[in-house]
Amino acid sequence: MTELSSRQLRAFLTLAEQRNFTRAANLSHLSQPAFSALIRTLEDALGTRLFDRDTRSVQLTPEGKLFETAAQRLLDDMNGAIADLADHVERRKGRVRIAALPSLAAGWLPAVLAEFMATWPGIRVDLDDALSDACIARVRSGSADFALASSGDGTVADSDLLSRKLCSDRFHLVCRADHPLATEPKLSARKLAPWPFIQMARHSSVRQSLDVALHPLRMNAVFEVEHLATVMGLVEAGLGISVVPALTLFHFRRDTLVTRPLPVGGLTRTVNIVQRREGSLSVAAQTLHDLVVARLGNLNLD
Amino acid sequence: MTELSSRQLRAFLTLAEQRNFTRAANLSHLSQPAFSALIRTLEDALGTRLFDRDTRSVQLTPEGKLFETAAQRLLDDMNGAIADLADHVERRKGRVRIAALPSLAAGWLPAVLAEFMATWPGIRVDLDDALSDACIARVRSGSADFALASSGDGTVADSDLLSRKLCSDRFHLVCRADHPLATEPKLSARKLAPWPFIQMARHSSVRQSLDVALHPLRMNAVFEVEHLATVMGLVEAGLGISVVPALTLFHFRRDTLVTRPLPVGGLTRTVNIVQRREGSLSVAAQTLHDLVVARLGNLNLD
DNA sequence: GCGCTTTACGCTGCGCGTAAGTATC
DNA sequence: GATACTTACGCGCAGCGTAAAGCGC
Repeated sequence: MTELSSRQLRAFLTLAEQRNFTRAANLSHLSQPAFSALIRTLEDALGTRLFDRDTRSVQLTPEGKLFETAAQRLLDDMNGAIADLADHVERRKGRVRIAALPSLAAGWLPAVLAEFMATWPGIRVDLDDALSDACIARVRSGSADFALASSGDGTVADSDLLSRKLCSDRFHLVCRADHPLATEPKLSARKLAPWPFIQMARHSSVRQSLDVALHPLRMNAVFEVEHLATVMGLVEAGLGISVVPALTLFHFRRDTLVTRPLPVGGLTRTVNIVQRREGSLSVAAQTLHDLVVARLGNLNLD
Repeated sequence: MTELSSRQLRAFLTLAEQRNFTRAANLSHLSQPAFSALIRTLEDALGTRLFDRDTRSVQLTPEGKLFETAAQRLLDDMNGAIADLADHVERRKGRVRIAALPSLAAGWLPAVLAEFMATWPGIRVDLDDALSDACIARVRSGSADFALASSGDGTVADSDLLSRKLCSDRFHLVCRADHPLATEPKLSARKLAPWPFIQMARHSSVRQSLDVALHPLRMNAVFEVEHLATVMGLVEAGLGISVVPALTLFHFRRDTLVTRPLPVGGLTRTVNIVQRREGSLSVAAQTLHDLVVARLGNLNLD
C-alpha cells in the first residue's frame, strides 16, 4: 500500500510549477537537498520518475504530467475537506436539530434561538415542536440532537438517554379578573377543585404534568381542548378556570384575565434537557445546548 | 497549512470501522499506543476530536462523521491516482502518437505495431502517415511522440530535435520483366538515365531523397504522379521504369515486374527516428520506440 | 478486578541541514 | 568556471514498542 502525504503532493506541485529545485525548495522552506530527497521519495513510492532533470532544466515526464492533474485535485479536495471541517468547528457551518414542547417552542425558545442564529448565522437550526414522548423519541432515534421536555427524570434514567433538569415551571391559576379566585387571599389547589375547569387534552404534556402535580386531586372539568389558545378563549368567556405552567402564560396576558402563581408544594413541572448518553453533540449543537442552559437553566419561572 | 498523510486517513477509517483501538492498531500493524498517538496527531492537526472514547466504547463524533465521508473519498481518489499511474508505468494503459512516412507506415510499421499492440493491448496507438516535414513538425509541436522520417540529419541537428539513424533504405530499380534492364548484368544509375522514367511528385519524400541520391544526374521523366500504386501501374503497362526505396517494394511484388537493387554508392536514403531533445518519452512511447529500433534498426534493407 | 485507552520512557531511524561531489553549459 | 542537482555525513527529533498507569464498568 503506497504512502502519500500532503507535503509530498505540495512539493511535487511546487516543483512542477517552478521547474527549479532550488526555488521550489525555498518556497517549501526546505534546504535544496532535503527537497530533492522528498521528490525522490515520492518518485520511489510511485515507482516512476516524475521529472526529467539535467543540470540545465527540470520538467515533468509524461507520467509526471499525468500525476500533476491528479495531485492538484487531491490537494484541493484535501484542503476543501479540512476547511469544511474547520467551518463546522468554528461554527461557520452546521446544523442543529432540537425538539421541544410546544409551550417551550412558543414561549421561551424563540428568544434563545434568535440570539443563537444572530451569533452563528451559518448554522441552520431545525426546531421540532412536539409532545414530550415524541421529543424524546426524536432524540433516541438520532433525528434530534437534544430535546426540551417535561417527562420525569425516571422515564429515561436507566436508558440510553441522559436527562437533566433545566428549570422548574410553576403552575399558575388563570381566571377572569372578576372571578372570586382572582382575589382569594390564600390560593391552594384544593380551593380550585369546585370551580368549572378547562382541561387540556389528555395527551398534552401540560395536562400530563398537571395530573401528576395535582394527584390525587381531581378537577371539575367542563371542557377538554387541544390548544392553549382555546383554553384562553373559554376562560375569558367565563366558562371556567384553568391551571397552566408559567411558560405558557403569554397566552393569557390580557386585561380581562388574571394569572396567579399557585403554591410551590408539588405544583411545578420540571423541564428537562434530554440527549443521548453516548455520542457527544456536534459543536453547533453543543453551543446551542449551552446557550439554552445558560438562558433557561436554574430559572424558577414566576 | 495542515499536514495530512494517507497513513492517517487509513488509520482514521480503520478505527471508524472497528470502533476499537486495539483491533484497529493490529490491522494497521502498529502497537496500540502508537496507533493512539497517530489518531491524536490527526485530531490535533484537524483541530477537533474525531472520536468519543471512554474505556467501553469508541465512536465517531459528529465532526468525525463529517470527516469520514471526505476521508473515504480522498483515500479512494488517492488510490485511484496511484493505480492509474501504475497502469501507465506497467503499460496497461497509455497512448503513443507516432508519425511516419507513408512508405514506412504501409510497409514495415504495421508488423511492428501489430506486435506492440498484441503485447500491450491497453495502449492506444495513433499513427500519422505524413510526409517527412509534416512528421517532423508533429514531433516539434508535441502532437507526435516520435517520427520515422528521412530528412537528412543536418536538418534537425542543431535544433530542439534529436534525430538518429534508424536504417538505410537502398534504392531499387523497378521495371517490367521483359525490359532490357531486367537482365542488365551490371546496373548503375547512369545506365537508367536514358529510359522513360516514372517520377513521384516533387513534394514526396521518395522523390526528394531520390533527387539527392542521384544528384546531379537527371532522369528522363515521362510521368510525375502522387502515389506509388500509380507508379506500379504505369511501369507494368510498359510506360517507363522507376527507382524506389526498398521499403516500398511491396507495391511491386508482381510476376510481371522485376525489382533490382542499385549499387550502394549514394543510392540509399536514411530513415531517421526523430524525437524532441528535451522531455523524455512516456513509458508507452519509449516501449514502442525501443521496439521499432529493435525491429528496424541497423537493418540494411535488401 | 478486568478490559481498554492513555501516559511514560528509552530507542531507533527517518529526514533535516551543511558540505563536498558531479555534470552540463 | 558557473550553475544546479546529487551524494555524503552527522545530528536531532518524530514516532515506534514496551511497560506502567488511569479509568469505567
